[in-house]
Amino acid sequence: VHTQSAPPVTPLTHETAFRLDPIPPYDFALTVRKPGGWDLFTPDERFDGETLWTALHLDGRLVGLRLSATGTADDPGIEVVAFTATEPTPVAADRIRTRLAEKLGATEDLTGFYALAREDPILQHAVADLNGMHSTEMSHLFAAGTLAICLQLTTLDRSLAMMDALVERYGERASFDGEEVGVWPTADGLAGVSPEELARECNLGYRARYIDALADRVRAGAPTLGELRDLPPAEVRGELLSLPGIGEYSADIIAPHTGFPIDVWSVDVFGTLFDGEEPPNRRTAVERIKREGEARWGEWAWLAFVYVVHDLEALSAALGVELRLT
DNA sequence: GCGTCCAGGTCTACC
DNA sequence: GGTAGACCTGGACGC
Repeated sequence: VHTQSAPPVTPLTHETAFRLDPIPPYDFALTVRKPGGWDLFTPDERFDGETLWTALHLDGRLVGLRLSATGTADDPGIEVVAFTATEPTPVAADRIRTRLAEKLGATEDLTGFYALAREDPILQHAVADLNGMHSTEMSHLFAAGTLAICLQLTTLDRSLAMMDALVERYGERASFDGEEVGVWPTADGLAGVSPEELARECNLGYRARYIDALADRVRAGAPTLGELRDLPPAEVRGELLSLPGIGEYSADIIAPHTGFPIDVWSVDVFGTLFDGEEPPNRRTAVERIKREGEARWGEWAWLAFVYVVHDLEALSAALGVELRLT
């Protein structure tokens, strides 16, 4: 059976340098390399403690990035060098800068969240531990969707293996600044790949059919993450739930900053925080805990989720409970 | 050694 | 509009 050969390597030789000025407080390392181990744009990116080399498709264009912080959390700056195959027009360069600022959480004002958090018996610890951490946004809708689908109904180890395989087998490779970074596959990049091949090459199981259908749908036209960001939350939800393989949980993961993605794992953590003990029945507790979190934290529920899951160890010590990641 | 259960859900087919 | 049952895969468990 024929399978796709290794992904092409694309040299990105044109450099565009600029500086972003995030809304303080902004901690670059905490934001791009979260304590819980989430990747920013791809599992293949490299962070040396100060500088992050990563790559993604922005508005369909492959962009390599060298990102590093200047200043402090209270007076922050991000030095960016964007590497592209050809010289971007001034308009395109401006769009890269704008979209990147959004994705890095540099335009996110934490003031309201911190005001709420300082009065909250749980969050007050997390915001003290993680001052200046911002939420970030994935490369594009198809990347967020495939990530969510890979997380469904399996162990975290296998989820990570599926995502690694998708990037390795079907993601374009960006060559720039002496680095080579495999990026998250695009819907176009999966054109002509059968669901059977996807399942076999990436050990996706039944999820291959979802990802194949999602790719079809995105190629046929679906809103971008940037467009979703400008819609009311109820409409965002409707758009996402109409996508193949995307249900309540996945929509909460994808939705830009509006969801509270409780699942059978995180329900233990938040059940313990709200009730003092893990729920006796995880599956039936998911809906209840989700509503409780949304009622408690409202429009800030997503940030509350991010702060809690990246501060489990310190929160456990501060609150005298055991919050686990297994 | 083998069967069974279930893991960071969603869809379909039935009431 | 609500609720079983199926779904790839494989490690953990009970016998």
